[in-house]
Amino acid sequence: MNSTDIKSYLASNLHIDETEIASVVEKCIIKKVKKDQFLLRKGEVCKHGFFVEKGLLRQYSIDKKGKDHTISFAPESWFVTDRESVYFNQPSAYLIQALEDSQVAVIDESFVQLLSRRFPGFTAFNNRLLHNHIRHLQNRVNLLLSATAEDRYLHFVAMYPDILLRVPQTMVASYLGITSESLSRVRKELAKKAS
Amino acid sequence: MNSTDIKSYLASNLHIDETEIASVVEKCIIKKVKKDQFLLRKGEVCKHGFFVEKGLLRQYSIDKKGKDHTISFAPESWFVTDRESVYFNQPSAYLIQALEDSQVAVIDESFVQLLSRRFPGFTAFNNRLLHNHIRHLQNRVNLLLSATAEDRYLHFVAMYPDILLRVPQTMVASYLGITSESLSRVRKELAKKAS
DNA sequence: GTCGATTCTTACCATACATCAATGCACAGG
DNA sequence: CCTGTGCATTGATGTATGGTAAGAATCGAC
Repeated sequence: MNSTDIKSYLASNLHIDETEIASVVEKCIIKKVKKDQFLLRKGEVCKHGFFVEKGLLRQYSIDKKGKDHTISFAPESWFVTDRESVYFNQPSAYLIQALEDSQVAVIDESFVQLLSRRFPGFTAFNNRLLHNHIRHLQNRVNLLLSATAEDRYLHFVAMYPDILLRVPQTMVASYLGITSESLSRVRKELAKKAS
Repeated sequence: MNSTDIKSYLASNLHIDETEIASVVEKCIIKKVKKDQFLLRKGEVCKHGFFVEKGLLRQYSIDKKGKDHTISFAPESWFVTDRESVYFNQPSAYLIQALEDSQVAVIDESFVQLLSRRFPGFTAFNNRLLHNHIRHLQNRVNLLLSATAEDRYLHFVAMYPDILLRVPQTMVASYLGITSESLSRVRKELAKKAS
């Protein structure tokens, strides 16, 4: 299993040495979760962000009919949270669940404050995370508006070849906005074309 | 026509008096655009944000088949830009065009810097804008994944009753991810139910 | 007001994707 | 080795939405 610890992640992104940050990172709670365990449930106010050191998380919603819709996958070195819930202090519409046994760094407001005070570059880095998030979401909206299921699948494969291999296809389908059966047929068509 | 000038907008959001900000806002270029005129074209690197003082803008993409897809509408007191292009210095995939004769405040990097230096609250306010943007986009992704055309339309009507009255239905349809014809049918169904 | 140009609606048919139900297939536990 | 469980596939059919083309309504220019 891959592994990225938050210390090396922050050191590399803040352009500082790991030794400089060691004492700060000690304040950060590391949590281990088993497969299927929840880190956030619908209706709770989300108070944390989760940086994935090992494993894989999924963020999703459940609609009136009980169908689930994947908002994002978070493998090693990814960060996941419900920013709407955290920032606006609202009950979350989403769930965050482990798809594999995982290990995450739990980031709360006080830890962010600490980082901001100690490392001047952190604010800019945090800003970059927000912009990346916006870029990603806007691109996804645009694809959902303009591309077919097949196009969206090809895009997913190109962007996240690693995730594709680690999650059940039914969840890839729910990320793409189609059913598992439809994805199966899309794949069949693509296989036919390729040969 | 409504009107919101950037001075009163900033004063109110930074919780300061308009007189305090007058000299700073003078540095900001006010631009008038005629209906159909472009503020950003596909392929250009976006260097500005636009705060709408009067009128209405639309941000959209055009796919391979030449169909357009509305990313956002921006009426008075809204801010629109391509953050991906500005922040990552990339050619934009989008166009920004005036749907009505409009007047906008052109925000560039230097103006943002100036505001940050002069008004300590500005950074937090800017952060709030980013979080609002994320909230809005994520909600839209979730709706596109989980809701029918009818549900999305009802949501749009509830959220933006004012915009609904100012833009051609074909553009509302392209915001919802359906054709103008389908929206017409959806509306017909809703009218039938209501009676 | 008349005319022309958009925009909206409607009817018909086509297509993409969903739904339902059955089967296949791999893997874990007894 | 058998069997249960979860996931992927397949086929038949249903439904939502798209495409096209024509007519109706709206609106601005004169």
